Amino acid sequence: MKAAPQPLAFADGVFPAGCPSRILLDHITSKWGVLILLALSEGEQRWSDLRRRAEGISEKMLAQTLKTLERDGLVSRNAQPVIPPRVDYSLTERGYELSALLVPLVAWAFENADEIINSK
Amino acid sequence: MKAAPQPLAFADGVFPAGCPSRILLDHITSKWGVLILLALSEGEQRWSDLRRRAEGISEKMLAQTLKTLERDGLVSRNAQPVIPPRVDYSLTERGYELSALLVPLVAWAFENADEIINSK
DNA sequence: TAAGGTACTCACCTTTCGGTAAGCTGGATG
DNA sequence: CATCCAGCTTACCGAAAGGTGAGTACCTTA
Repeated sequence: MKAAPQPLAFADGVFPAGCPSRILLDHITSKWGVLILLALSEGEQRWSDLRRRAEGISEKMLAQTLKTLERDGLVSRNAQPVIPPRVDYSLTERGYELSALLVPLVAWAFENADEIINSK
Repeated sequence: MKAAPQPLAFADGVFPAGCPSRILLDHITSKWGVLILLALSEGEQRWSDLRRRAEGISEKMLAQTLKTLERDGLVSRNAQPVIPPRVDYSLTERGYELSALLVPLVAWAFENADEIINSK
């Protein structure tokens, strides 16, 4: 049973500075975090796939972003002990929950970007 | 009539580097952009209100963020020529469209942040 | 024997982000 | 007469984000 429409801030409407949601939001909405989550929303993918799809990402940033998302329990890492190495990344249940909200947002941006950015 | 479920990337699944949606996404998901859009989703607000609600924001960043969002046609600025000055900020139609997608995302983050961030 | 493929890590360096502090306007208030 | 208010702008500086290039491991293929 839901009480009131969840307020996103405290009673005075303030989004508090030290709030954990600020940190989480920073992870999710980071430059590369969005793209990785988006890519993984279509299913399990390998390191090299992600690297190719998030065009322009460096290996350093890919590793860092994946680590952060894994620590947040949004992405799970499955390393197979084969040679050459093979590592599959996928979304956790929690990650899927999030991606369901993230996808429409990015879709909207994708659709509106041309008109917004190029008409200046 | 819609054809296929909008792909968010090109056929090969690549999110292209120079793409305008990357830029727009950066504006929207910027550290302060999210919070400002969120705050304004509850209606018109003054400079000083926004400054108070987005706890921790500096005047410089507030100005910069608002300018960017205004240039993107997401926020509209209404300056009344009174003294002391009074400036109201609100979302444009486009801004509301976006905030409708942004709000559930932030709500999710708000609800899950404690468990995710503090359980490490 | 040499090169290549995969999934990384590390050290270094540059660029960008963002904070601080000051200044400005012009009338109202003490 | 000085201070305060709101809503900014500017100059300066430190921190953090992020890119580059090299190195690593191990087996496979040419």
